[in-house]
Amino acid sequence: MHASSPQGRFATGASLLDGDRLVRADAWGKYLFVNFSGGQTLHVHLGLIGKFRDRGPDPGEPTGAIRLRLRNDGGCWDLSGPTRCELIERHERRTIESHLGADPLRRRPDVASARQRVAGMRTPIGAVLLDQTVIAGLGNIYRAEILFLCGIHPLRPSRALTDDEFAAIWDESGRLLRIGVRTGRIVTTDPGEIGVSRSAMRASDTLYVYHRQHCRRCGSEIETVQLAGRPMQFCPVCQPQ
DNA sequence: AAGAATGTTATGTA
DNA sequence: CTACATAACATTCT
Repeated sequence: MHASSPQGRFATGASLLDGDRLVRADAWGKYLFVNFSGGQTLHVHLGLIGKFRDRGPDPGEPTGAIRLRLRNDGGCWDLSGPTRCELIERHERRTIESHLGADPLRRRPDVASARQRVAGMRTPIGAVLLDQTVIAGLGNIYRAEILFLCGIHPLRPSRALTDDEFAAIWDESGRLLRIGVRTGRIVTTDPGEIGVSRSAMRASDTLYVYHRQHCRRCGSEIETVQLAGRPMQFCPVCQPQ
């Protein structure tokens, strides 16, 4: 796999050659790092609208606003709309990673420090779950679904959570993210409860509360609060104050 | 066919 | 600490 930058989005003062081969790619939360044989590290963050598209083995010229193309004999991926797409130095990567909290999908996440941070915050837990410096990797959909599954009201002050409640949040985070990686979409509902296999699920069956009018479990009217600047849905019956 | 919505975050201000 | 306000991105769906 090698990379090219059709519209010159890479940081100045560094270059990625067509011949450089991808050595290793790994992610921490929503940040992707890709090492190339020339020693450079590519850093990509998709932001709200960024997307990698699979263009197959015979992609032709890039169409639209493509910022990066990753290509080898077997296939091709085009990137559009990222908030970050740049070559960085080792120390820059360390700086980014030093601002990131425990990632449930990484090998040795620092759960203890995440627990400690949460224990010291008066901020509502619904807002804290979006804070990437505490737990890295959750977004607006996951935070709503995780608190639903744990039966926790989003406005609970973080420091009021018990150890068991924090453990439940952490466990659900890992479980749901792994399902997401495996299936390529966010599915938080239990196939048994819904009565549909995970693969046969329709879009309206995949979530309990996010962007819903009624709770997928009990049918109650869903409520919305603004937390960390973004709307968050919850079920007032399944998540009592 | 214009306009909204979208799986987000770094940075600056009070 | 905490709490907002803001800008930037590109495609898809109404």
